[in-house]
Amino acid sequence: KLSQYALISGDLKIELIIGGIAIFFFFVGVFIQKKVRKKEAPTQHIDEHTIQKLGLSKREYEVLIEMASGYSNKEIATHLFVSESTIKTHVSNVFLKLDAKRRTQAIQKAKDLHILPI
Amino acid sequence: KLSQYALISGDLKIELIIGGIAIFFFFVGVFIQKKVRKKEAPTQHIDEHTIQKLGLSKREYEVLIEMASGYSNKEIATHLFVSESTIKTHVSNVFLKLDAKRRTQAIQKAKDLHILPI
DNA sequence: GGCTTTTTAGTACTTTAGTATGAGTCCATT
DNA sequence: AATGGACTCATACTAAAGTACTAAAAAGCC
Repeated sequence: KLSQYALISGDLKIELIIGGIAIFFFFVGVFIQKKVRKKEAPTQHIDEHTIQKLGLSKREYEVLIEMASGYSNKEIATHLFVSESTIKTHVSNVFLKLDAKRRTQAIQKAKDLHILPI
Repeated sequence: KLSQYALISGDLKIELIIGGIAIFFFFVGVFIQKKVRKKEAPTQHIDEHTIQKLGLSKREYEVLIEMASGYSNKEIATHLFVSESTIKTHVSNVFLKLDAKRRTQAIQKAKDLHILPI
C-alpha cells in the first residue's frame, strides 16, 4: 500500500519514503526494547522456584530474610517468638542449603540467586 | 541507491525492500536501546558524596566492600595483605561511622545509602 | 492411624566477631 | 619541626555466631 502511495504521488522521492520507514521502525525498535527491559527486571522479583529448588522451608526462608535485614539471632528469635536455639538451628540449615560458611556469605549468595527482596 | 537497485531488478517487489528496511532498522533500534541502557544504569552508581560525608577512609571502605562480599576478617586480611587485627580495627571504625552493631547491619545500611556496588 | 517433614528446643563446644586500649609508622599540612 | 590523620598491629577480653549432635512436639499427607 505504501509503495502504491509513493507511485501515486509521483514527484515524492522514494528515498524519503524509505528514510521515513527506517526512522519509524528504528524508534519502534527502541520503544519495544524499553518495554521488554521493564518486564525483565522490575527492580527485583523473588525467584520462588529457586527457593523450592534449594529446599528452603518457609521458616528457614523467614530467618534468611531477617538475617539479611541485619538482625542478630537473639533479635530474630524475639521477632518470630521462638528461642535463640531454634534460630541457630534454622540458620545452620540455611547455610547447608546455600552452601555458606557465614551469614554474610549466605546473604550474598541469596542475593545472587534473586531470592531476597532488594 | 537502494531505490535505484529496486528499479533495476524490476520484478523484485518494492514491498520486500521496504519490509527489509523496516525489519533492519527495527533491530538497529533494539540494539541501540540496549547499549544506551547499559550506560545509563551501570547496575548501581556509588554515592561517593555519602562516603565522604560519613568520613569513611579509603581503607575502611575497602573493608566494607569485602565484608559485604561475605568474607571473614581473616579472609579480608589475606586479601588486603594485612593482619586480622588491622581488619578488626577497620571494621570497628566502619561500625562507628555507619552506626551499626553487626556487620550484617552495616551492610544493610551501606546498601540503603547506595555506597555498595550491587 | 501411620509416615514424613517441619518446627521447636536443648546441651556442649569451637570458632568468629567485636570492644577497648595503647602504640608505632608514614605522610601531608601548617 | 610539630600536628593530625590514616594505617598498621598487638593484647586481652566479652559477646555472638556457628557446629554437632539429640529429641520431642506439631503439621501435612497418603
